[in-house]
Amino acid sequence: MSIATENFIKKVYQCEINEGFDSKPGSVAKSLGISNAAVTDIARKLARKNLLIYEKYRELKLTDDGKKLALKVIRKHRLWETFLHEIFNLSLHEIHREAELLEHQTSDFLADKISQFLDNPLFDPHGDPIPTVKGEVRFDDENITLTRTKEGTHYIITRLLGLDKELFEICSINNINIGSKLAVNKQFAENEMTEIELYGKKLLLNKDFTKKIYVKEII
Amino acid sequence: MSIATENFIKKVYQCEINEGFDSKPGSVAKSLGISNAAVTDIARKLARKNLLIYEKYRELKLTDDGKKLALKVIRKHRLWETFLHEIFNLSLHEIHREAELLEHQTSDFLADKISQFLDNPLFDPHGDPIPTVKGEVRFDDENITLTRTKEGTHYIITRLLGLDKELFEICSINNINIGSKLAVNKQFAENEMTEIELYGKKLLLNKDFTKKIYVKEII
DNA sequence: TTTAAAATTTAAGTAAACTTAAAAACAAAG
DNA sequence: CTTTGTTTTTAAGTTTACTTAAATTTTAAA
Repeated sequence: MSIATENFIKKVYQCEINEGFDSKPGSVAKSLGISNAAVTDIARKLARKNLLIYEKYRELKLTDDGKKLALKVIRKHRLWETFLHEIFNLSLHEIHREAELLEHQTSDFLADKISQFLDNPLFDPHGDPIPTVKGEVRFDDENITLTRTKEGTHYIITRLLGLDKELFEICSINNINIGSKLAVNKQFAENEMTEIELYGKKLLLNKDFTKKIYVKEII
Repeated sequence: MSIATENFIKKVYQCEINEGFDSKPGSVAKSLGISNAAVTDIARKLARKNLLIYEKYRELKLTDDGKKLALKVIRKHRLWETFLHEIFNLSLHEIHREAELLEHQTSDFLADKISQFLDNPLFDPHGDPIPTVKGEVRFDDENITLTRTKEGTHYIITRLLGLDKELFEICSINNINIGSKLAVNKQFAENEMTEIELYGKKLLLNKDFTKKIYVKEII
């Protein structure tokens, strides 16, 4: 499977499962940074290979084979992230950048070696679950985005979804890290903003940001 | 630079420096496993990019830029080999197989991290020198191939050049490892064969094999 | 329900990285 | 020095992974 194909399949998978996204050609095109026409083209080709179901003007849907492939790539990505974080102490955005490349040139054999070395970790440093060899992903229903939290309740940060370099910096500065505890002061439904408090600091966050922060209620 | 280009440049470099080889289109084509026509094609393209000098019917010659690129890739290859050997205890042919893939998706940043982690090693587990960041390679004139050794002299194995899985197996079985000591009993010039003795066992090796084994005289 | 805007597809074209087959050039043996 | 066999090049074609532009379909608003 070519690098381009692996990235395409991976992106469709992510568009399918991430709420607030869809897997229509336009969305996939935009987040891959290629033209709509290219997506139609590639989708048709991958449909012939039984990796996804393509129907004109419809959302792209991965087949079981397609999902399996996506999860294989994601497994390698997250194993590398965990490994690079542990061994070289690279930052969250550095591990992502490197894993994005390495994931495509990693044999199943090597992925297993990395996994064993790390004692088969269940989560990567972003808090994202690492798919098993069999392609199983652990979903935790108690994890919700900051967007959906209740006022006056205390939470612990469990996952930081797809941060770019700048967002990563904002997190670093403001102690928004996995394991940090916070209180939700107020939800401003009208303007889709959330006021939180952590380490004595009040932060007002917009939805684009809060939907990337996963938390778990402290009971 | 694409993976295909990196592999092409790397191969030309290796054909140029390895004695007994040449960098004529046919040789490069054969060792890359592609057609002569493809080599002509690609060579012309890379000549336009100033990575090599192409003249019809002539050997391919890398420019300084081309050599620099080749050494960058080789550096990454050998760093990965050393790393994988050290961390995961992979065998000589396993490290080669994996490094062959990883070398093309490794940023300079990550290569440096690997190098630092390993304490900037000078040689990989095959005994091959690891080019520095600046593209300097250590050549050791005291290292010669088994082919060129003197009868009745004792040597230590310093380097095993490009072994495939089968040759690797032969080495394992017969204690032909880096650091092993051996005596050269006889050179059969006529038939290009060498009789050596190591660990009490006599071995008669042909030139195809002896030219891959580098040794250093024990004084 | 019509219509305008947005999304998607079709069509045509490009560049890379190859292939095979035929033509041309080279090398070296008589 | 010619001839023959090998090597290299040229020519034409393929697949992948895209592009832009035009045509078509869908969606959503009037």
